[in-house]
Amino acid sequence: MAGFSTAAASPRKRRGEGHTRRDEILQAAKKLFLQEGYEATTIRKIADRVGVSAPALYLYFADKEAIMVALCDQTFGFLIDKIGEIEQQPLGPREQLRRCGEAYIRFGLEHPQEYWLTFMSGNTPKQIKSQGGHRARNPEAGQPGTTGAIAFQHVVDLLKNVEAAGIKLNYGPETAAELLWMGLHGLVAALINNPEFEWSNREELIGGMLDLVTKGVLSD
Amino acid sequence: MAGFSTAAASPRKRRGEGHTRRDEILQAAKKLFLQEGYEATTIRKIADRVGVSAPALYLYFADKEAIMVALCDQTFGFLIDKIGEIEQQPLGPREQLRRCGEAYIRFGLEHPQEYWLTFMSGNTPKQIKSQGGHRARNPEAGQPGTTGAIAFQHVVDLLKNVEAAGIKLNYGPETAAELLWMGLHGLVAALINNPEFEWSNREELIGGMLDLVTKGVLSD
DNA sequence: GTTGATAACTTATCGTTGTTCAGATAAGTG
DNA sequence: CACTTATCTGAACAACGATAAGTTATCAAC
Repeated sequence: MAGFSTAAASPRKRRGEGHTRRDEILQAAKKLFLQEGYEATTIRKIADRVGVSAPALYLYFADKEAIMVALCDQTFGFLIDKIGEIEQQPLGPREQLRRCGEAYIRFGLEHPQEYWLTFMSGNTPKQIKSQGGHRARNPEAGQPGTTGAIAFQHVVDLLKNVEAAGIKLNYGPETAAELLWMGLHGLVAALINNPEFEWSNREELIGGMLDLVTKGVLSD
Repeated sequence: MAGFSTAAASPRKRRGEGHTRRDEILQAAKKLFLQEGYEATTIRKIADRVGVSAPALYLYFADKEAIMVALCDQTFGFLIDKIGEIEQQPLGPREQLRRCGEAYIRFGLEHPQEYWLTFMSGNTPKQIKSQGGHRARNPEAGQPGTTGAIAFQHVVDLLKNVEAAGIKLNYGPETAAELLWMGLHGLVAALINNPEFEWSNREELIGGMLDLVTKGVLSD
């Protein structure tokens, strides 16, 4: 006996209140994505949880992926805010850099779906699509799927501030920023992509990678 | 007009020659995976390219994912051979480690498709089951999906050799190996996944990351 | 309070997916 | 020849994302 609705039907929204339903869909989809993963979360499950029929979702989103992208942008705002907070704290630029790196890692591990979609769902080698990922150095803000690139740009700017504060970099700021990000990304990507691997110690790896990249990029 | 076979039908294999068909399936699947990606490559497309019906694939593979796992194992085998060659060269363990790292990076950049298949084609975090990637710490050799762990063990052993040669490690050999691999993977993954990004300088990034991880893991 | 427009929503259905099942065919053996 | 069995096929299943066409509720205007 399958296919029965498990949730109570939600009453029809009033005129002009459609955005309410849209938010409900996002909320339900987020819960399911995080619980079951992207593939296992079906349009029908989301709709059932909201209390509407499956095609109703298409009134608010072009397709399934658009729901994920909306969630991605929504949560990536948190990362940008977090980095903005750290940038305003009265810390040395070196410590700021390290904390931003840690915030980046924590964010990736706490929002693996969003992280994967933005930084790892990139193109197959033949590059059929051009979704997500930071592709251009100066992306237009507000476009769906570009908030991750904005966050990356913050890291680049932060490194330039470090250099301006008198700490010598072992590489040019661009190269240093790229190496820094690559290291952090390698950690997050590895942990996300291989969650069942018996990693030695997650916290030691996080601290170790932060040491690795900061010491490797900044000169003592 | 869809569903028509585009390839000529392949004749039935003789008894005991099933492995031949298995290889054909792997070859066709690899080409399609690289061209279209995992999701877009359907069982029926693979079967059509081989010249056989779709259910025939299930004589040789448990499911679609098993095909991917077999391909990943092939890639890992290539890597293990490369590392084995370097291990036999008359070099100091420190230099061996660096050359293995460089070999890993070069391998990834020269075979981006295979690398992507093996290390980056992971799906959303929750659903990663037994596709490529290194999974168990002490896998039985020859088992599908375990060659990645073997390659990883090579790195661990290499680090233990470094330690035995009197060079102190900043972390335990497992943690050090994981950090090392994460850094290298971050570089390769970033370059592969964002080929259109205006990276500062590829060779400088490669050398920089090698310095980063070796100096970060080994103490001077 | 009836009407008309339309936002909000449903039912039915399409084409495709991975996978299974029952059977057919051909190859090798005694 | 008969028998076994590896190899392979056609039909079908349940579930998927998505679409088409029709229905219902809401609100403004008269």
